[in-house]
Amino acid sequence: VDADWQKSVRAVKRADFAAPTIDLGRALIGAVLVHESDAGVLAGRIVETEAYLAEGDAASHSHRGRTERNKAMFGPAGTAYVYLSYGMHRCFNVVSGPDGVGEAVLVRALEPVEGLAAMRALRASECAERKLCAGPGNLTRALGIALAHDGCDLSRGPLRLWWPRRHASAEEIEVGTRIGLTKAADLPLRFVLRASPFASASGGRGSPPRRSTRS
DNA sequence: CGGGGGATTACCT
DNA sequence: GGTAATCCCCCGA
Repeated sequence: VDADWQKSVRAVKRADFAAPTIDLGRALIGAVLVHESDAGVLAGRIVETEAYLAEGDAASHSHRGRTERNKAMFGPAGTAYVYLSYGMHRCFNVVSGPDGVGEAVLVRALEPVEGLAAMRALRASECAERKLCAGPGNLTRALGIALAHDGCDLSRGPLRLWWPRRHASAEEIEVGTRIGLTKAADLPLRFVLRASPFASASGGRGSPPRRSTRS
C-alpha cells in the first residue's frame, strides 16, 4: 500500500523523549503515530500538538497533583496518557518530563498516512480526508486508540511513535494558545504545522477558524 | 455523597 | 453561534 511515510521517519528511542515538554511539543510535529491494530496498520503524521506543564499551568490535569486518572502523566517520558473527555471522547497524550513530574503533549491532529479505509470505518462518519484525524477526539477514534492504551510504552507498540528524520523548522511551526480551556488559556503552548489542511478547525490565537464549509 | 465542570464533537438555526 | 450528548473526576460538605 502507501508506505512512503516510512522513509521520512526512524524508530523512536527513549532518549528522544528527554527534551523539555515545550520542545517535545514542537519536535512531535512531523512524527508519525502508528497503531498496529486488529483492523491493520493505522497511521498518521502529527500536525498539531499542545503542551501541558507541571508548573504554572492551571489547565494541566497534573496541576492538582497525582490522581487515579492522571497517574500516567507522572510516568516516564514516552508513555501514553489516554483519558476520557466529556464522557465520550478519548484524548491521546505523549508523556514528557522527568519520571515523577506530571507533564505531557496532547496530540490534536494528524495527517492520515496509512489505513485510511479502516479509519473511515472507525469514524463511522463520512468526511473529507483532511477532517479524518482533525481534533483530539476524532484522531483517537480513527486510530482505534482506547483507554486500555493509557500507560503503554510508545517505543514498544501496539501504539508506536516514529521519529521524523528532519524536524519542522521554527518558521514551519505556528505557535498559538491552547483550545477549549478556561484556565491558563493565554499561554502560547499550541503548535501547528503552518497552514496544514489537516489541523483541527478550532482556532486559538494565531490560527483563524477555518470552518466555512461543511462536509 | 452531591454537583459542577470539563484538553470535544456534531448537528441545529 | 448555540447546545445536546454523556460520564467520570474531583472538590467541598
